[in-house]
Amino acid sequence: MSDNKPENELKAPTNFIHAIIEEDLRKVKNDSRVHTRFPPEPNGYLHIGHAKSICLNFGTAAKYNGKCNLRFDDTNPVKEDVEYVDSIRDDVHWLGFDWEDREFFASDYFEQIYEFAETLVKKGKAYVCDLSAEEIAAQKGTPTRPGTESPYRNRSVEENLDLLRRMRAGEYPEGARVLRAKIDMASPNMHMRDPLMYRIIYGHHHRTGDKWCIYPMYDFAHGQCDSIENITHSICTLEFEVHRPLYDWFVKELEIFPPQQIEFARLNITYTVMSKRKLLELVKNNFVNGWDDPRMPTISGLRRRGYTPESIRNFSDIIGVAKRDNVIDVSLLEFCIREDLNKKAPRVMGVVNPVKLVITNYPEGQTEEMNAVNNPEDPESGTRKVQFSRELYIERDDFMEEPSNKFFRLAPGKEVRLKYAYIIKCESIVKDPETGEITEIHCTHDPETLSGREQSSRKVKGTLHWVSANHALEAEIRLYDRLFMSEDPEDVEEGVDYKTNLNPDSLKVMKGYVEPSVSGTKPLDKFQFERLGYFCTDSDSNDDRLVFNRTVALKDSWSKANK
RNA sequence: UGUCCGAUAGUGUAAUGGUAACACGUCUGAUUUUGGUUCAGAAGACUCCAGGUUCGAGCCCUGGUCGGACAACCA
Repeated sequence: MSDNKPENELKAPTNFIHAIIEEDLRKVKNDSRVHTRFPPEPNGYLHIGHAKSICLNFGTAAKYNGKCNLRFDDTNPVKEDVEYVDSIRDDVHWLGFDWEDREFFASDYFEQIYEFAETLVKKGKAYVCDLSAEEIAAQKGTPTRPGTESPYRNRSVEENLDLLRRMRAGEYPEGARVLRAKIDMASPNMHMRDPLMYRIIYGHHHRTGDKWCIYPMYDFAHGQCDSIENITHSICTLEFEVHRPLYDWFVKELEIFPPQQIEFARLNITYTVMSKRKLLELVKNNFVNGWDDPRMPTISGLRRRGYTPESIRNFSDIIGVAKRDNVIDVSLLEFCIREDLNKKAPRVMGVVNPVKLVITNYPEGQTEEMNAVNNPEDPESGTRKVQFSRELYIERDDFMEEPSNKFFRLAPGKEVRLKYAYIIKCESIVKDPETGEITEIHCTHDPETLSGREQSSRKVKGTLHWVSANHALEAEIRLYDRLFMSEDPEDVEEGVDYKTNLNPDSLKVMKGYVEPSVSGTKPLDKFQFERLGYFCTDSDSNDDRLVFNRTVALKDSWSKANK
């Protein structure tokens, strides 16, 4: 590397967008300024696909010493709400990005956008059309057949201007008239066939109230908003690619600053849906418990589930950015959170599906405090004490009455290590005479094998986690599985709804126990329950009632081998 | 029977005319008081097809094939 080049040129582009930007920088386009924006519509909660866009836009700005704005695209009062504005702000901040004082709303520019409309009318490039929505649709043609021109297309500039002003003044009912760009009804690009610029809506806007009764269409607002904010690179998803000629047309006719739009492929993940419409439907019809249900791919859902901002940023980074359609395996997301939490999450013992274990040769009423390592991956994290006594709970899955020879855990006559405690041997089991269910497992321990003593180095095949029955804290533990059973939930036969792919077992609520050291835990605290997975204290949790979400299970080569 | 866009291991993403690489996943083995982690290794791609340009093509050109987007007074 030579050091006489600007810093920007030293970094290898990591994706095609950065390659374009670096080429622009080389040409000193826009005075080598890089300014991006994240432009959500406040009509729903942000999801992991938005996170990809947020990371791309803010990340790109940071990489090239530029800026990134947060702008709410609020041009449709009937769908938008402050609840969504607030959640979007929270989510972007939580992900770790800061837009400083650059928080904007498309509605901030309504007056300016209206001026743009008058400008086009005066240039003879826009006209008021009295056709109904149905008539306009009918005259639009099809992708392979040209449309026909509106009978109102050639109104005079004076008449158009008068009509437009009276539209704004509220003289006409909703749907009576629209403002259209006068472009080309025969264009092979449907978006160029005299697209709508303004429509009449008497809805109450979450910011401008009842000031306006005409609202710009997205296509007539978005490009100009970018221009007003001097956005150099307008990064958006592929479906807007065919809109680009229209945005460029408006910018050219208006003679305003031209942002460069670059489109990338939106994120898809296996076993989930990613459209706001479908996510809204799942929420509204109570298929999930709200936007932040830990099964949702929303940012708020992932947060509640126990994902960290770092893990999501890293995920966004390694999935890359390209133009081809893609479906990311959900196991990659899971890899990212495991990798992050492995380093950070304190280890703790918790039993999710408990069965009682009695150490028959251990003195009744005796308690010992065992030394436990908080995180073997983090030497700084220290140790803690865990109470041990005669009656314990262990995981039901850790015992098998008739084990295969690959089963390293507890079985009649077999020895196993209790982590941080003793090596025990199973002597007998007690069953419920009615159901045949195992109610107690009776073992003996070898006092010489206490963890740390010489005898404890004896080799045994398995090590189990446990909690002391008299000391452990009761907890509700929520086990999540994928929301959909099918890798592509939307891949259904004609007439079949994607919701038939919903996984009926996506949530299992367990009554379990955790070691006492977790008392006082607060929502969003993260733990690794040894041998089980990563867990996060839920927002329903409090000092009287502990509730944990399983973020993700540990990799489990035992259960995999059993399939 | 239109316009635009795309096509590289199972899944993603690199390779910017010069030996197809990386991550996840999969499979071995070692270590391990987490069947986790870590470490070592393996398998897996005639780069959609056919032509062309070139000493040389995943990359450039032409034609096909397949996939996606576009016909809301949504964004």
